[in-house]
Amino acid sequence: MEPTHVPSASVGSSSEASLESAVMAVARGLRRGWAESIAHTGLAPHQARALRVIAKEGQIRPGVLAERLRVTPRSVTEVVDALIRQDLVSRELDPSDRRAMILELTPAGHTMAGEISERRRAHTESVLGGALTADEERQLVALLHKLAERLA
Amino acid sequence: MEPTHVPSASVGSSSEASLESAVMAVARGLRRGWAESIAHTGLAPHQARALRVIAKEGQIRPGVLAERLRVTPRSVTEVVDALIRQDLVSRELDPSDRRAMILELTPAGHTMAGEISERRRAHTESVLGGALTADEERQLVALLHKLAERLA
DNA sequence: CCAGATAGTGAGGTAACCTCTGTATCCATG
DNA sequence: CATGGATACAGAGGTTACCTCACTATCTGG
Repeated sequence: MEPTHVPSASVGSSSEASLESAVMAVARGLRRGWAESIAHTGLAPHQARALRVIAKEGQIRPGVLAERLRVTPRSVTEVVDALIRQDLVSRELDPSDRRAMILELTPAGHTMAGEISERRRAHTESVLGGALTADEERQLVALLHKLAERLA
Repeated sequence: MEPTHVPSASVGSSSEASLESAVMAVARGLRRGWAESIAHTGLAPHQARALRVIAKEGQIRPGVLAERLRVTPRSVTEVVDALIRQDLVSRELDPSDRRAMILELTPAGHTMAGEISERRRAHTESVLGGALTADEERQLVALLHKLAERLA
């Protein structure tokens, strides 16, 4: 292969290249901003993610949480340990299956989860709010959904 | 900056929520697919990323590579070490500044970089190609760019 | 010519994962 | 109703991809 130039690829692909980079740029930007939304809490990003899932599910078993987070059950144990140490989550025996545990937010956990989600929402709103008209936004979401379907 | 008048201002946040989740879903899907595109090479993701940047720049100094990858210079040393061990990259003294090094792809590195970029392109094409009409695609990119500007 | 500034690296640490192993419990079957 | 295999979780210990701090070699402006 000769190193002469950047491989400008076959003709039609260039549009996909700019599409993908546009998607990734927006995603990166959002992610960076959200990181700031949890910085003040002292939570690590993966702890905040776990907290969010637990908040959404209400009660959840470690194994299920692992699936949601796409990590192994063993890894969930550690994240949950950390959240328990901060009194944000409780872990109790499932009475219906004594091998299993049930994770749930403590009151402090609810407060924290609520605050994080509010900050996250506020950040997104402040950075994206008004960038598009309601109509454009609907269009954008529809187009993205079309793509997302293909990635299922 | 005048916030564009959005009729559903008070409940408007829910639409942003679906916008953000749509963006993130597509980004996640693309990322997952690309991971598969490098799996067969045995390269770690961050090695592939570094390779891509070096390929694009031609010649690059470790410090600049660090900026591009958003990691510290020290971390770049390790990634580059690994790439050199695989004979994909060369690291030589910069004759114009003997503190500095110049990184460059080896022939094997060029081959590898080309193959990865081709697989990545092919994956993106196979998964997104034809999902949208040319017109929709242009629209989508335009809307995403509007958002990306806000995140600069 | 020399006091910083700058480029890169060695040493050593941490976070967030992993696998492998072990223990308790559940459950289907014979 | 005993029991062999599956399942839920956690202990031990490894790996990866980063980090900071300290160091050497070199460059540059006054």
